[in-house]
Amino acid sequence: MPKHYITQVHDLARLIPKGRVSTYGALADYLSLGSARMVGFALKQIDFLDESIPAHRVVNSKGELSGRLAFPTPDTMQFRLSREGTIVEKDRVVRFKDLFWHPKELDE
DNA sequence: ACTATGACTCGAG
DNA sequence: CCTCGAGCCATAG
Repeated sequence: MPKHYITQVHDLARLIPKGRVSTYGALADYLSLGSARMVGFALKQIDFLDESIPAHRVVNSKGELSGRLAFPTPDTMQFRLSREGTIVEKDRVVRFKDLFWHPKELDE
């Protein structure tokens, strides 16, 4: 099992603040390695039972929960988000633009 | 070394 | 709102 890229994505994902969401592209952008597709690929490797990695806070560029089908049940992602106060409607994060978080904020 | 495969993205029509 | 095409690049086989 390879590690470098996948662990980098996982470690970065852990930094997404509770109540905020980020995107595949933003994480890939910050790592300046791989691509948005790779971020999705890396997140998919997460053990379903491992909730220490907030993979549910990663959505696509439109704020849609495109990764929801990779969770234990199709509504797990939305459940975890709503549980921390992030509202989701029609598989989309409400007020996505306001909740969007880019890892570059770490450097500011 | 080569091909296929994505939890993607962006721009054009 | 939608579809299409091109670019993306680590991994798996």
